[in-house]
Amino acid sequence: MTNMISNGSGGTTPCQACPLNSNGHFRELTGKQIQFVSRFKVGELNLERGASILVEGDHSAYMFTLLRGWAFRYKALPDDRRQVLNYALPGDLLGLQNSLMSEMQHSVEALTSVTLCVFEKNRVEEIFRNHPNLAFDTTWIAAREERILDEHLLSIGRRSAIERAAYLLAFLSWRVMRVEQRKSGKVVLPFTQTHVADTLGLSMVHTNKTLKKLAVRDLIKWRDGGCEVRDLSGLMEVAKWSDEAEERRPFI
Amino acid sequence: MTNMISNGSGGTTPCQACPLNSNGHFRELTGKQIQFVSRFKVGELNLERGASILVEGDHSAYMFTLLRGWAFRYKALPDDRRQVLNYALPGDLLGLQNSLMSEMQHSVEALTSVTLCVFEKNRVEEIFRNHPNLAFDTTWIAAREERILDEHLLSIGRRSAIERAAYLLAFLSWRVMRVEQRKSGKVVLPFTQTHVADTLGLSMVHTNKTLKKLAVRDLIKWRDGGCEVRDLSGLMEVAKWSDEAEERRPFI
DNA sequence: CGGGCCCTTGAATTCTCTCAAACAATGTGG
DNA sequence: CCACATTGTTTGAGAGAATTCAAGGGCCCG
Repeated sequence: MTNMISNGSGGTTPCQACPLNSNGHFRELTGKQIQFVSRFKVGELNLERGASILVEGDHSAYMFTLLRGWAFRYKALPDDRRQVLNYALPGDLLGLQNSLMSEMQHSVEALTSVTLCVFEKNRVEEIFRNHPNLAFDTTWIAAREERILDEHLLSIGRRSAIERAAYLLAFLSWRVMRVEQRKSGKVVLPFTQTHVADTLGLSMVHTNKTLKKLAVRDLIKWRDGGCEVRDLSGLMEVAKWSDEAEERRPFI
Repeated sequence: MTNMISNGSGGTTPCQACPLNSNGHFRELTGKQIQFVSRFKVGELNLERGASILVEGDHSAYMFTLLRGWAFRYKALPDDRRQVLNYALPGDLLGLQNSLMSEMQHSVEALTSVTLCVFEKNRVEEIFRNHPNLAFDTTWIAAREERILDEHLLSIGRRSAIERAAYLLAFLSWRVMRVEQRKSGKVVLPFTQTHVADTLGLSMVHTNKTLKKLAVRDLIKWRDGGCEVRDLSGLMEVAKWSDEAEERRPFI
C-alpha cells in the first residue's frame, strides 16, 4: 500500500492547472473557488484496476473526485449477487454520501487505474458555509446522479435485454464523448462482460448472447480491453433512447 | 381546476404550525428557518388521487413538499412501458431536479389525495445564499433519494420476484412507521397491483401470483384499498434486507 | 507447461410473459 | 331497481425469455 496519498509531493496536480477545469466540458471555477478547492484537496490517490476506493459499511474520512480513469459503484446482497449502480468518469464525485451521512451504503471500485483528488469529509460544511455556488453545484451533482439512476432503473425494469444493453453502451459512450469533448471517433469501454452483466441485471451467459446480437449488427465489437462502440446512433435507436442537450456542468 | 393554489386563504397550514416539524421524525427547524420557509412557501396545492403533480418534459415554475398523502415518481418509454422509481410520503421533496436543471426528466402523480406545499423554483438560490444549513439539508435530501434508488436498483437487478416484492412492501411499510412515529400496528399501502408491477419491473399477472405467495404465508393481505402488511420482519427476512437505524432527518 | 481469467456455445430447466377469460366491487344512467 | 361499463383482482395455459449447468477455447503470465 505505498503511494496511497501523496500530498503536495511530486506527481500531484495543482488545482490551478486542473485539466478538467479547462477542457470545455465542465463549468470553469472562479479564481476564488479554485483557491478554496486547492486548500480543500488534501492529496492525490493512485490506484490500480480492481482496487477498492470505498467499501459498503465504511466510515471513511474521505471523499473523492475522479481525476483520471474509470470507476464503478455497486451494491451486493449477502449471498454475493452484485449490482453495478453506475460508472464514474473523470470529474465525477465519489463518496458524497459518506460526507453527508454516517456510512457508505455502496462500494466503489477502480475499473481502470485511476487518479483521485482526495478531500476530507469533515470539511464539507465549509462549502455550504462559505461557498454558496459550490454548495449549489454539490446539490446539482447529487441530482445528476439521481437522474442517471432513474434512467437506469427504467432500463432494468422495463427495457428488454437487448434494449438494456444498447442503452448502457450508448449512454457510456455518449458520456465519454462529452467528457473528452469529442465529436467522433471510436470509444472503447474498458470493462468485462461480467461487469456488463452485473450492470444489466442479467446472467453472464445471457449477456454474452445479447452482446453478440449487437456485434452481429455491427453496432459494437468486443475485444481484449473491452467494448468498442462502432455505431452510437444505431445503439440509441435500439435502446429507444435519445440524448439530452447538456450544458457545461459543474464539478469540484 | 379550482382550488389549485390557495395562498394564505383558509385551509393553508402556516409553517409555524407545520405538523411535520413537531412530529419527532424530522429534524426541527429553527425559528429563523421557519420564518424563511414560510416566506418561501407561496401556497398550498390540493389534488385528487391520479392527478399529475409534475410531468416529464415540463419546465414547471414550482417545487413541492408533500404535506399529506402519497405520491409516486415514474418514467415511461415511448411505447408506454412505465417504471415507478420511488414513492413520496409526507415530508418528501418533489421537483428539486426541476429547480436545479432545465426540465423534469420524470413525472410525479398523486397516489392518494394529497396536499403539497408550493415553492417557487427560481427562489431556490436564496437557500444556498442565505441558509447554509438548509442548503446542506437540500443536498442531504438529494443524497437520500440516491440511496433509495441504489437499493431499488439492487432489488430489480438482482433479487428474485418474491424477494423484490417483499423488499418493496417491507421498505414502504418501514417508511410509514417511521414517518408516523409508530412502533406497531398495521400499515396499509394505498396502491393497486398495477403500481406494484410497474415498480418491480414485472408484469401484472406475475406480480399477482407473487403477491399471492406472500399472502399465503400470511405476510401480507390484499384488500380493497391496497396492501395490508401483516408481518414486517417476515417480509424483511424474505427480502434479505435489514433496516438501518435512522436519525431524525431534515426536510423543508 | 500450467493456472487463471475471460469469452463462447449448447442444452435442459426455470422463470416470466402474453393471451384469454372470469369474477368482484363500484358507479352511472335509465 | 336493474342493465351496463369500468376498474381491479384472479386463474389457467402456452409461448417466450433468461437462468443454470457444463464444457471448451483463447490468451497472458509466472
